Amino acid sequence: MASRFNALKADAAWQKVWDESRTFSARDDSPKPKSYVLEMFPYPSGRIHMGHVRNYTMGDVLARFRRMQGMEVLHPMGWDAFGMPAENAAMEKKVHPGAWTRENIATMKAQLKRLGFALDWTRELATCEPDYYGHEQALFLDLLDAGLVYRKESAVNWDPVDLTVLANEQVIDGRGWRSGALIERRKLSQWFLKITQFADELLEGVQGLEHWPDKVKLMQENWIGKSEGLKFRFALDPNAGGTDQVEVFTTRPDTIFGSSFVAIAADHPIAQHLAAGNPEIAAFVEQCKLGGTTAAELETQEKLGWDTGLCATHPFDSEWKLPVYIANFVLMDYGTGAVFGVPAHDQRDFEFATKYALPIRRVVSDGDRADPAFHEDEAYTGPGTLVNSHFLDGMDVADAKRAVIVRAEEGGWGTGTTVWRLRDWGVSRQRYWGTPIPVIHCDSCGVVPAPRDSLPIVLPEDVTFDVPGNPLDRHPTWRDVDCPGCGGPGRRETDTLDTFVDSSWYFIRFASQPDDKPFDKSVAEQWLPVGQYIGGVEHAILHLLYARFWTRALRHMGKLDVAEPFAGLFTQGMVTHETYYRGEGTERVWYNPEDLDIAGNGATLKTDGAPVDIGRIEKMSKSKKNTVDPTGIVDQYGADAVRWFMLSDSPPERDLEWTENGIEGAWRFVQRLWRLFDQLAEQKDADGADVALDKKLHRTIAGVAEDVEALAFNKAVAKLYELTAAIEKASPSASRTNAIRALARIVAPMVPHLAEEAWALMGNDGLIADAPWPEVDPALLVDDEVTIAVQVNGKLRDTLVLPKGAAKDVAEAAALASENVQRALEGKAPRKVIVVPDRLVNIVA
RNA sequence: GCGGGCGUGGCGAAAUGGUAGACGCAGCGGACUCAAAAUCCGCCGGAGAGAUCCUUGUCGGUUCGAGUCCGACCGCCCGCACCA
Repeated sequence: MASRFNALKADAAWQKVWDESRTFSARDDSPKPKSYVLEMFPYPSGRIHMGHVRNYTMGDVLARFRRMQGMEVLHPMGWDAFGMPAENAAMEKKVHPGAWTRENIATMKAQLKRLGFALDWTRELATCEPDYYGHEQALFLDLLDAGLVYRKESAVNWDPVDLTVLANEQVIDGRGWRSGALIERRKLSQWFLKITQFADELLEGVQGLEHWPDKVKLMQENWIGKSEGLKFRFALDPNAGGTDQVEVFTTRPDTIFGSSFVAIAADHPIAQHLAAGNPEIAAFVEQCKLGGTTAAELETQEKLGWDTGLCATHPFDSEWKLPVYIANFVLMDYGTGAVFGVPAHDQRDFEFATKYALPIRRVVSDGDRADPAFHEDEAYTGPGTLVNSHFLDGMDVADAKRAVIVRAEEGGWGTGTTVWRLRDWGVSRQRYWGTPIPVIHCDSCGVVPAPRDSLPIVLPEDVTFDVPGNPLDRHPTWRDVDCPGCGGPGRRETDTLDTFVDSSWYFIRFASQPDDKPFDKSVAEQWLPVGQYIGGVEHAILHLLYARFWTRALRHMGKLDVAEPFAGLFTQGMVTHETYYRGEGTERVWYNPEDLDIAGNGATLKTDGAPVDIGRIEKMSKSKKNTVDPTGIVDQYGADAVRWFMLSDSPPERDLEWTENGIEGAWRFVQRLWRLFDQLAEQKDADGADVALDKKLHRTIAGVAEDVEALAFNKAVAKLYELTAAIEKASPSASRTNAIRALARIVAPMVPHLAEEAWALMGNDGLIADAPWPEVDPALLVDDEVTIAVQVNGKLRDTLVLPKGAAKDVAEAAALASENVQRALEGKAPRKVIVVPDRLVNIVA
């Protein structure tokens, strides 16, 4: 009598065995080929969610599969533990950010262990601990020594009521999330890393990333945004802006004869100078500063301009004067902070010119029209021939660009330049819960690096969050220190580092974690680059670019001989869920599905029984409260069923909507597998070969290996369903016994607890986790017969079974002999016959 | 606004330019059972009695042949530098 698989008992038992035998600890000195499998480490937000389960299950299957292929696998786990939510919790719940974070880590670690991931916990790290961030401070000083760090003024979101800096996320419709005050952009002196120094190599490096998704590579290239153009100076008249010229940058020098205005940023020095002497301009500049700092906000706000009364002289015609505007859509951070406007051939300029009644003049012909009058309702930005442009007339856009650059350089008023969309990385954060920036400010010595022997500079524990702002600013005993230069009174930097810095090198620290330095070069190089990195597509740009930069900066400093940190990248889809809410706008309250009774087409709140509104299906997030806690489900069905379900159905790169449908199916399949293993253990060995089953088995071994390598787990799962069904249907034979034994190993990476239990039950020694992946017999992968499709005029009319490799004329003759084909031809003679060997015959009549 | 992606049955999906819907979920019918659970067998895109026709967001194009390639459009999603 077959027993049922007791998942809860098996989970606990095998997790204990793996733990005690340190099965998954990676050995630096192993002679085996090394494989580094890494999933993006989690932020310890409280409890793990389904997105984590999905992410880590994928990595786990690959890690276990690589072990079975005979590799020494590094598969570590840690915590991206600094960040804002801990400070918010401190304000709301009166707990210390450190206590809150460490408690979350303990909870989440237990939850991850419960899923039986093949992780090397001996290398666990948390970025909020001094034994991590102290090394980060040392690396920051290295970058400082190498000249890759500098200070400059940069805008932040300033809440004038709470008197604090807000993150973009905390600015909602231009207002502070707590105070509701209108946010303004304010400049602060901040630390920057010179990522732009590596712009060229970061861009070129993208090409070599063969195992990255094309979409991510494209996004990185566009983000870095190399553009060739012309930087040139307009003479200004009158000299009222504090200077007699303004430098602009353009990627379209070809359109220079279509310009009708010059626009400068509100924080351009000329605008600042004018504002100082004119209250109206000062008011306009202030108005431009309202609102947040995000690109989306800046680019969608209403375009505003202020005519300064200054005139710019056209470089090719000293009689041609262009008005100079201060405009809120010009960014000081890109190019020179000033542009010339060509309304006919730039949509933003078109809208601006329409609003302020400026001339719109055609200089690029789209082929239909060449006259200067431009009456279209949007700018023409496509290719064409230059018109109304003096010496440029008749050239195409590319030639005209070159011609203008040549003239500008000859005339000495401009130079051809490369500019990057990429800006240097601002790493200063006016917050407590982050890595302290290891520098000291001194009135006499200026900014002085903290002495290396003072590292780690540890965050003070005795801080309060009862008032907004950075507690480090108001902590004199921590803040006030002697200047290492002159010994006089100094003040620690109270800004902390962006948490993206923490995540820019953790994968190196996983590979090597000595006490006395960030990492050991030769040990780290044994593991790096990460062979397969897996995480959410939301990190496709920033985190990945920063980590690539950090790695290149280390190479530049001679500290690590690795160019790219992640050889393979996979971006998984998000786990989504319906949302539930009441109320509108700022009054809206979100509800967690666990607090609701959800039936067919409605949902009610358990506490009051009244209905709630059902919102859209969205990414699971704390703010929308549409998260599902995996723990209850793991306790109910066992780790293997949850893992199996996470791998089934949805392709891993696509979003997965969590529904409770399907976990039942996964549970049933786990039991189905168990019955096969359990029955095999009871029955006597059978004799005889079953060639069809042998073929199915070997095709599955090969197919699953291919799918797992490609992280196409849903396809591997489908193949395993088919193999299981085939085994169940087969009569007892030596082939069948062999197939069941092999099946245990094929499913082992996905349902490891069940597989270990089966392995032991079938009388094997050791762990299945250490067993090799089954070998494929290539002879069993080929068929001697194939089914080919027969089409008439591209429509399927019949199928034929032919010997594999049948000659074209044999296939054609067989197709023409088909009754269905003759009927479809209606007596017409074939004009052409296309034969694709072993696939199809298409008869064109 | 800019950049990137996605769109196939009731649902999740599969398909080197070559038989659309493998596999799973849900559903329906049946077997076993006193009954239920579990399990097993069968059906399962739409229309039609059938031959057959229609069907991969919409429209157009390339091709002997398009879910797949190209163009335009519609819808949804992600990122936009201080969320992680």
